[in-house]
Amino acid sequence: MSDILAIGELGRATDTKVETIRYYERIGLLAAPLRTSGNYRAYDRAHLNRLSFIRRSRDLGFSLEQVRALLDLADQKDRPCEAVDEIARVHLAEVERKIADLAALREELRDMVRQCGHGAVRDCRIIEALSPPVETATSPD
Amino acid sequence: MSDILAIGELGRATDTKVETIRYYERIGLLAAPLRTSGNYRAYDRAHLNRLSFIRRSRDLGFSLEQVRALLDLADQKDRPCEAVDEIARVHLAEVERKIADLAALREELRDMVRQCGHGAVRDCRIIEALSPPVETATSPD
DNA sequence: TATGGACCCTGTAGCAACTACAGGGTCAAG
DNA sequence: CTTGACCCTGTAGTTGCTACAGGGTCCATA
Repeated sequence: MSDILAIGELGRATDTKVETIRYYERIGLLAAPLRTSGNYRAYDRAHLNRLSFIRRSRDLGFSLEQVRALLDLADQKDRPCEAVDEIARVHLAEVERKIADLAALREELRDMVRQCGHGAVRDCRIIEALSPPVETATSPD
Repeated sequence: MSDILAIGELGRATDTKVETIRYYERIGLLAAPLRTSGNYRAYDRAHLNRLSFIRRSRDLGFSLEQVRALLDLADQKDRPCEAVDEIARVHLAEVERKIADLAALREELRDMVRQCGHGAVRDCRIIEALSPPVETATSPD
């Protein structure tokens, strides 16, 4: 029941690569822990909670800057949570826009793939769809 | 009716930043053009077509490596277009997976935002949703 | 003819968010 | 006392650009 974790254990507990944890420390997202006599990082439960929060936020697609803001807000328990709501709403809007973009793209790709006649490249509809429009001759040479 | 374009003109014609064109040249995606006496890049129609193809492919979300493969294939007009089809299908599958991921994410975010009671941060459902599960006490100390 | 501004050149560094080394130190088991 | 798993720092790579800095070129206008 040791409440102190080495970096590898913390990584396993939060499904985070060791390098990523060190990276989060370097950019100031996760507080630097105390060190053992052998200079190993020694993480406690607070670090574990913090990193779990970060990972969960990242999994939901929040940027590191958004995560940073959420962490700050999460610590100010007395303040109203409007700012939190705002970050989540903005992110939701981004996600919705991305979905719309990808859906449009999917339709174009589907059309392309459907039209592929499986012949030679010279007749390939996919290549054609990607190529610039053929110019109608301007004047005979 | 000059068929020779300066890099800025090519950029305007293809909606591409000048730096991006030079970048494509550096990574070998767009052939280096001839130079004028003043060492300016002088692009011809082939470059214009090529860059248009690249841009269109990029707009459809193909990676630069995929674009590179498509360009190679587009030049081998005699070969069957199966490889082209394959690239497009793989990309389509990627896009579909991304859409599914984002849709799942959207639902989670919607739930979070819907549950926000607009109270204090300490009661915020969004923060709660991001936080690691509270542990049921193990034993009294 | 000078000069101003728009354009072009090279080379390098920065962005997000990691990931992957290289070249070492630490620690517990056998 | 050695082996192997783990840890350390520091730096460079990834993708696809973008943004300078510090110059050179070109052309029209005064």
